[in-house]
This record gives sequence, structure tokens and C-alpha cells, in this order.
Amino acid sequence: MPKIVDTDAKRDEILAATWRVIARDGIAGATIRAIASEVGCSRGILAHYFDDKADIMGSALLLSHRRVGARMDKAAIGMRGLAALRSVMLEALPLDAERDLEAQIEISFWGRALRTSKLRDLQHQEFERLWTRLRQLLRQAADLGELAEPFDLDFATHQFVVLIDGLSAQRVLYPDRVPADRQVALLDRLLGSFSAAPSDSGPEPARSPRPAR
Amino acid sequence: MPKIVDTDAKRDEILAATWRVIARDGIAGATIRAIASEVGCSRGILAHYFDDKADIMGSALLLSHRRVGARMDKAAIGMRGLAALRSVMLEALPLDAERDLEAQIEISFWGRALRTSKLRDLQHQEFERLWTRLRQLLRQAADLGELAEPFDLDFATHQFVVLIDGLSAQRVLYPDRVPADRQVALLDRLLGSFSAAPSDSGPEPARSPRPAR
Amino acid sequence: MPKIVDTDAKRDEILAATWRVIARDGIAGATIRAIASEVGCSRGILAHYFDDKADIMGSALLLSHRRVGARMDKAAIGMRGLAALRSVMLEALPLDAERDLEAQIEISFWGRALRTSKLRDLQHQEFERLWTRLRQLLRQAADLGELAEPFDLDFATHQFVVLIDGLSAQRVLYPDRVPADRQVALLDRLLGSFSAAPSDSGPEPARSPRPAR
Amino acid sequence: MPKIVDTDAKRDEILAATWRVIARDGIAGATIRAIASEVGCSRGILAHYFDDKADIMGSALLLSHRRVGARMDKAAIGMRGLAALRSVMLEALPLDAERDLEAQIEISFWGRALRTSKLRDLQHQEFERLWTRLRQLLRQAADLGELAEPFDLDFATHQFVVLIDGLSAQRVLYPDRVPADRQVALLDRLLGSFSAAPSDSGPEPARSPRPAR
DNA sequence: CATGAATGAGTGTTCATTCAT
DNA sequence: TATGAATGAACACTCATTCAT
Repeated sequence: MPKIVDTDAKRDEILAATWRVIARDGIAGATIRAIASEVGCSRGILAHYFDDKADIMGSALLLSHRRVGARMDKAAIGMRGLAALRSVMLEALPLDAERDLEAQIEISFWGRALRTSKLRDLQHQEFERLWTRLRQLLRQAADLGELAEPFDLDFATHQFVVLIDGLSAQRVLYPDRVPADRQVALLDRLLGSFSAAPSDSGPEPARSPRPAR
Repeated sequence: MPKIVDTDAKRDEILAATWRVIARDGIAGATIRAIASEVGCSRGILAHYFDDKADIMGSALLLSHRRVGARMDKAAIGMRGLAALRSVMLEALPLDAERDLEAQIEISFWGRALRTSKLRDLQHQEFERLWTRLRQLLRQAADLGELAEPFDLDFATHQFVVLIDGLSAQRVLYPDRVPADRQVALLDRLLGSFSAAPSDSGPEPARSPRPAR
Repeated sequence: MPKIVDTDAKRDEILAATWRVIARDGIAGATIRAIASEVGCSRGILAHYFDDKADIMGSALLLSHRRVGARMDKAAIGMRGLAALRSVMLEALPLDAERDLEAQIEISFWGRALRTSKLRDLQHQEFERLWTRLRQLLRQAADLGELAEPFDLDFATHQFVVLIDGLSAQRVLYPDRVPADRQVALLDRLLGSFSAAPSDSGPEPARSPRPAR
Repeated sequence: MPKIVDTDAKRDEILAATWRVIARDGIAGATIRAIASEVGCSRGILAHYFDDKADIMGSALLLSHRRVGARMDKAAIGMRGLAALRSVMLEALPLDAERDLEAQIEISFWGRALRTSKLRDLQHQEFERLWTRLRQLLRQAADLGELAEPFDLDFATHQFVVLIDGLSAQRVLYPDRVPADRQVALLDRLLGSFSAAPSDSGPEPARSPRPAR
């Protein structure tokens, strides 16, 4: 039993090292050698904890998603509706160095996710989780009467998902152009478009671009 | 006299083959061997038309951008303001097989663009072109009085850019989820948020989110 | 526990194989494939023991020099002055098959030593060792009163160095023309020119061309 | 007939370019591409004037030897015996930039001469010419009574040949250590050892190291 | 005569993986 | 459990050569 704990810890250690290598050398530079070197152990040992390289990479992506999900859970505690949605979205956007790394890893996988069926299935499965989470929060907001008009739930969910992916790409490719406050402003603009009260001038400070954070 | 070969045509032929390989096998599978095999010639011949592999890949990306740019030029002829902006955006979104391929290539490069400085410079340079183009059209729309309220030009440009990248990623990763009409609907929603007449419910709702597909 | 391999022994084995390949196929024929084939192992294994090919070649040259140096040390034990110098020189000349191989390797490197700075530095450094060794023995001989007249130490050292290089080249290029006894005779003629007694016709002519070995 | 002249001129032009490439990039860098580029013509044209690359390299070496030989002929005009020998030797030593290049080319070939039988035959044949020339001059000197004692003609010839090769190697590898005056001094020391008059202290200024040139 | 497109073998190198220890 | 030696395939690239024009 304790060995299993050690095993999991070692696995996480290896995956964290994998992240660092991807962030430093790109996904093409994330070789078995580089990862083992980053961990500080021999190459062969990786085979003990993972099936093969694809397993390492997939697990690294999965762990990244799990961390984001855990942060989202924590951030939304005690919240509901649009407020919860906003908190969850803030965990998905690359607002700081940690989230930058996650975005970098995510995008690095995009170029590969299509090829390996295993990786593709994982990607789809993980996306489904995010999609469902956002959709549920939107439904909750609708049930709470926070949304102004009749609206298409899937369409709205898409808007948020597209915002995450678009901002992640922009942030990774042109980091200087997308500071945190700009990201939050874009998010708030989107949120504001839903909570638009019949009276156009509501208490919606989020509607117009303003530095947040 | 040596055999006269249209050098530019041959270069384009090689680059088109490169696209197909990237689309089929991913950017990691776009080896010299695979490209030469796709072209139907020997490996060494590629050295006649390009300096090295980086030159091939960079040229492939550049050509892709040039084609999109040319399509945008053509699509916007005789148009101004928001109408021109909409036509241009429609050329940037992955609405059909051809544009899907372009989006696939684009995203494949994202994972690599960060590492090689040459590719990164190219990426930044090309992005600047797109940014400027969208920004100019928005300014034109503002000058024409098409926009409802005072607004932040850079902020608005960002909204469109994020839409392109977000939709490209979504389309490449989960093609079934983002059919063409959904993409157009998302674009029109964004456009509608600018042309929003003083009366919030203008003639735009027709354009607004409607269940497509 | 992994298979324990004497790393240094394996390195030496590879370098010895490199020598044989150079001797057989020339330095241009000393490819990674040929060396691996000579060793009797796969190509990739060489990467375990050396950084790259330049490392192999440089190490091969260095080991050759080290062996000559070790032989010189051994040969000069208990000797001083001109006698020690003669013993040392006999180890530097291509008098037998083993030394022929060394000369062949040495000359093969001359055509390449100029280009790669690493190899050139190594060559200069190794030459400095030989130069210093010969010069010190000449000084010792002078201190012992073995030399007839006031003489230029550097000039004399040059005479011996030129003899080594000249004979090495001749032996490698035209082996039949420079048998061992001829080489020794040339060496003794040079040595005799220093120990020339006041009476020019001393006991030295006896030293002159005589079959040695 | 005029075409033949052009052909020879073109051949010489190509060979001169080959020298420059060898001097600049080493013999390993003397590729067909580099030579054609240095000449300023296409690659295929070289096949019109030479059979193949080995023919080019061999011809380059041959032309180098021919030039040295021509200089020797010219330098020895009107001279006999040791004086002629000295003049001839001065043309064989790397005393200036032009001769440095020749020595560089010569040594570059040494590492390759052994492998190609064609090149080896050429090398032997050319060496025979030099050997015979030096030997004849030494015999002439003996006949003229310039040489002090009975001596071994082949042995003496070897001394001069070894001096040439040894000095060439030293000059190419460590140019700063072997300035022209040092070379001439070494030559004169060797010459002096033959002309040693019965009276040991003759008018032989060449015997002791002195800056010449 | 001359060109340059085209070929295919060969280069050094890197990689994921296996396996005996 | 952990090591690292060993493998063999694949990589980008360079080269000498051929040949239709």
C-alpha cells in the first residue's frame, strides 16, 4: 500500500518534470532522455511507471487538466450561476505563469492530439468535462434568472469555450499582447452580454472593457 | 539548354504536398521523406528548391497565409466597414475543407513556432498583418458611423482575433462540434454586438444566436 | 544492477578499431558505420561512449600520442642526455608496424587538423609536449657537456622535429624506400652532428649510416 | 586547335579554383559544388573537362607539382652542383604564401593518396621526379669535388627529401614556428654538412644557425 | 558546349525501446 | 526496483553523378 503511494508520487514527479521540459524545449524537445535528465534518474526507470512515451505524454496532459479542474472546483465553492461561471473561467484562462504553462502544454498537444487515437480520445474526453461544467453553470444561471433573454445553451457554451482556446493561443503566441487584465475584460464583456438587463444601463460594470485584476 | 522547370510552380507543388502531409500525418510526420514521397520525387530534389527543412516549413506556413490574405482581398472588394469585415472574417474561419486544412496547418505550427526564432518571427509578422487588416476595417466602420457607441479599437480587434483562433482550434480538434453555420452564427453575434442600434433589439436578432444544425 | 562494462576499456576498444579503419580505409573512410562495423557493434552504441564523431577522432589521435609518450617515458628510463634523446626519438619514428600505424594516423589528421579548431588546438597542445620533451633532453645533453660547440637550442630541437615529421611522411607514402635501418641512420647522422668532437673525424662516423635493426 | 587552347586554359582555371578551395576549406571541403562555385560556373561543366572528381583532384596535385618543377628549372639555370641544389631546394620549401599553399595542398593529399590507386601512382611518379632531380644535383656536386668525403648518394638524397616533407608539415601545422629564415637556416645547415672542407672551420657560414633571408 | 534538374547512396546524429544485470 | 548498455530505425542533410534539354 505505501508502495502505491510512492508510485503515484513518483509518477507525478515525472509528469511535473515533463511539463517543465515541454515549457522549456517545446513538445518536440520532450524526449525520454530530456525528461529522465530533468527528473534526475535513468531513462529506463520511466518504463517502470509508464507504458511508453505516449503514456507519459498523455498522462502529463491529463494531470494538467486534473489540476485545472481541481482549481475550478475550489474556486466555485459557495458560488452559483454567473458568479460561479466567472470564477471557473478565471481558472481556465492563462492569467499567470502557472496557467501560462498549462496553456503552453495544451497548445503543444493540439498539433499531436489528432494523430494518436489514444491521445485524441483523451482530448475529447477531457473537453467533454469542461463543456459539461460550463454548460451546467450556464443552465444554473438561467434557472436563477440571471440571463436576460431566451438563449441557446449550447451556443453560449461555445462562446466561452472559444474564448478559452482563442485566448490561450494568443497568450502563448504573443504573450505581450494579452495581459491578464485584457483577458479578464474580454471575459467580462462576454459575461455582460448575457446578464444584459432589459435596462441597458444596468449594474454591469463588466460590460465595457475595463482593467480587471 | 537544361530542362526548363517553372521553379515557382515546383516550389508551390512541394508546399502543397507539405500541407497534405501535415494534414494527414501531423507536423511531426511531415518529414523530408514523407514530403518527397507525397510529391512523387526523390528526397534530394527538395534541396534544389529550399535551403533546408525549416525553409520548407516556413514557406508552407507563409504560403498558407498568403492564400488566405489573397482570398480576403478578393472577398472584400467593393465592400466597406462591417460588411467588409464580415467578408474578411469568413475567409479566416475554417468553414470548408480548404479552410480546415489551413487551420490544421496553422495550429500544427503553434506548437513549434515558439522554439525556432525564424518561425516565431514569421508568425509574429504574419499576425501583425491580420491584426492591422481587421483593425483598419473596424476603424472604417467607426468612421462610417456603423458602430453604436464609443469603443476601444484594440479591444474590439482582439475579440475578432480570439474568435478566429478559438474557432480554428475547436474546428480542428472537434470538427463535428463546430459546423460552418455555428461558426457564422458566432461571428454574427460578435458583429451584432458592435452594430447594436440604440434600441438594443434592432434588426440584428435575426443574426443573433439561433440554433443552427 | 545493470551490466557492468569497463567504460574506459570499451572506449579504448573503439579507438583501436578507429585506428585500424583509418589505416585501412583512410581518414575519409573512417565513418561511424565503418568504425561500428570494425568494433562489431551497432552504430548507436558509439554515442554512449563519445559525444560525437569529432570526439572519437580527437580521442583517437590523443590516445595515439599518449601511447607514444608512454613508450618514450619507458624507453628513456635510466638514460640521460643524447642517449636518452636517441631512445626517445626511436619511439617517435615509424620503425615497425605499430609505429607505422601511428604515423599513418598522424598524417591522416594533418589534412583535417587545420579546419576544426578543436582538433587544431589538440594538435598544437600535443606538439608542444613533444617539443618540450626533446628540448629538455637537448639542454640536458648540453649541461652534460655532450655537445661540441655553442649551439641554438630551439634550432636543434627543430632539426629533430623536422626529422620525425619528414620521415613519418616518407614512410607512410613510400614505405619501401624508408626501411627501419635507413631511418636510424638518418637519426644517428643528426645526433652525430651535435656530438661532433673538436676533431671532425671523431668516433662518430662509426655512428653514421649503419644498419640498425 | 584554338579550342584546345581554351580547353587547357579552362582546365587550369578550374584547377586554380580547386587550390583556393582546398586552401580555404580543406580537402574535405573541396566538393564539386564548392569548386564550381569558386570557378563561377555550373557543376555539370566540370564533367566536360575532367573525368570525375578524382581526376580533378589528381590534376590539381599534378599541376602543383608541375609549377614547382618549372620554378626549379628556372631557378637552377646557369647553376651547378651545390649552388643549383640550394636554389632548387629553396623552391621546394614553403617560404612564402604561394609555396605555403602548395605545401598545404600537398599535405592535404597525403591523407588520401594512399587509398586511390590512381592518386597513389601519381604521387609515386611525381616523387620519383623530385628524387631524381635532387640526386642528379648531388652527383654533379660530387663530380665537381664540392663534397668533402665519400658519401652515400641515396642517403644524402633522403636527407634533403626528409627536410622538405618535414618542413612542409611543420609550416602547415604551426606556421608561426617556422618562418622563412628558419627554414633557410635548416637547409643551409644540411648543405654545410656536405661541403665541410677538410679544414673544419671553413668559409661555411651556412653551417651554424643564422638568420637567412 | 553548357545547364541545372534529378537521383540515390551515404553522412552524422537522435530517438524510443529492450534487456541482462 | 533500478540501471545503463545495446539496438535498429528514422532523421535531415550532403554529395558525386547522370541526363534531357
